[in-house]
Amino acid sequence: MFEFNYRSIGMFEPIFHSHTFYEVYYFHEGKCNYLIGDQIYNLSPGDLILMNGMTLHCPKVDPEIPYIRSIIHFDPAILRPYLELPQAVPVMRPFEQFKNYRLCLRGKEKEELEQILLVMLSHQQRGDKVGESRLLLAFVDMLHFIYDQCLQPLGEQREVPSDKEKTVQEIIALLEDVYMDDELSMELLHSKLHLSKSYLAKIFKDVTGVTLFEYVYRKRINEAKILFLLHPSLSVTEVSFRLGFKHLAHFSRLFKQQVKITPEGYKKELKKDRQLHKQLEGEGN
DNA sequence: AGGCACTGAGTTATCTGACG
DNA sequence: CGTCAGATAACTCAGTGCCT
Repeated sequence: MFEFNYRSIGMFEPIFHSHTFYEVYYFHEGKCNYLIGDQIYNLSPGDLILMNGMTLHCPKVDPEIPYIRSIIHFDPAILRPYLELPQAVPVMRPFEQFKNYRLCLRGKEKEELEQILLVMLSHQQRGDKVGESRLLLAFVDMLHFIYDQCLQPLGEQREVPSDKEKTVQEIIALLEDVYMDDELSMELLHSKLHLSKSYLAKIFKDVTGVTLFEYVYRKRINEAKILFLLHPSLSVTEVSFRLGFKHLAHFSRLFKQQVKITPEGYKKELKKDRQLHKQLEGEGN
């Protein structure tokens, strides 16, 4: 699995999502707050984000100003041939070490990365086998560049967040602890943070682009998918209770809303995948 | 028959915009 | 940063269908 999208325009994509592969996200221009897991990044041109796809992420975009970014999705398995060379540098370490990470590239470093992106684009545009292979090599080069940057002492990587963003960061930190709690409510957040319920709702949406409970439910449904994957024997009811839902009906409806398929249907799909996988393995031997 | 997953519809909580 | 009120979305209960 390898996908490269050069300088694509993001207009309206407040879609909170996760995926099973890794992502490299480079911000070219525009205005964007990026919410990844429990962190909010106020992106500036030259920012590069490394992401473990299982972490929920979503950009919060100003619809007036289109923003331009390049995105690379990849399955680390495709890099194996390059990583097993005797002199190989462990370029995947930054992805493994930090669940997600932002590099602020400026000046020479920014130019170098953009140069690599251009090279990748030219290889991609050839559209043949050689192009494909060189695209991958250029990407491996990019990973070396990233690895190198991660070794540099962090000259200030972080902008100073506004008070509002700090508060939202606090809300998110709190939610990280309690998002699976079945007693979670605005009342609880209000009592812990001493801010009015409507104000909490307002600044959260302002900064992240999603409502508070949308954030919570995205996290829960994401967790549900992981539970179904790792523990096929768990029933839908059991999973819904573990995630803090008081009613199966509620979980079922939200799951279908987000995943476009019922939880039971999702389990069945996973089962089919597993059987297919086994079958292919059997034929392989 | 009994358990489980899902849906319809009324109730309740959250969201959002206006205003102080 | 808070309050208020109307709009919207989530919660809950009751009921249905499917499977064993």
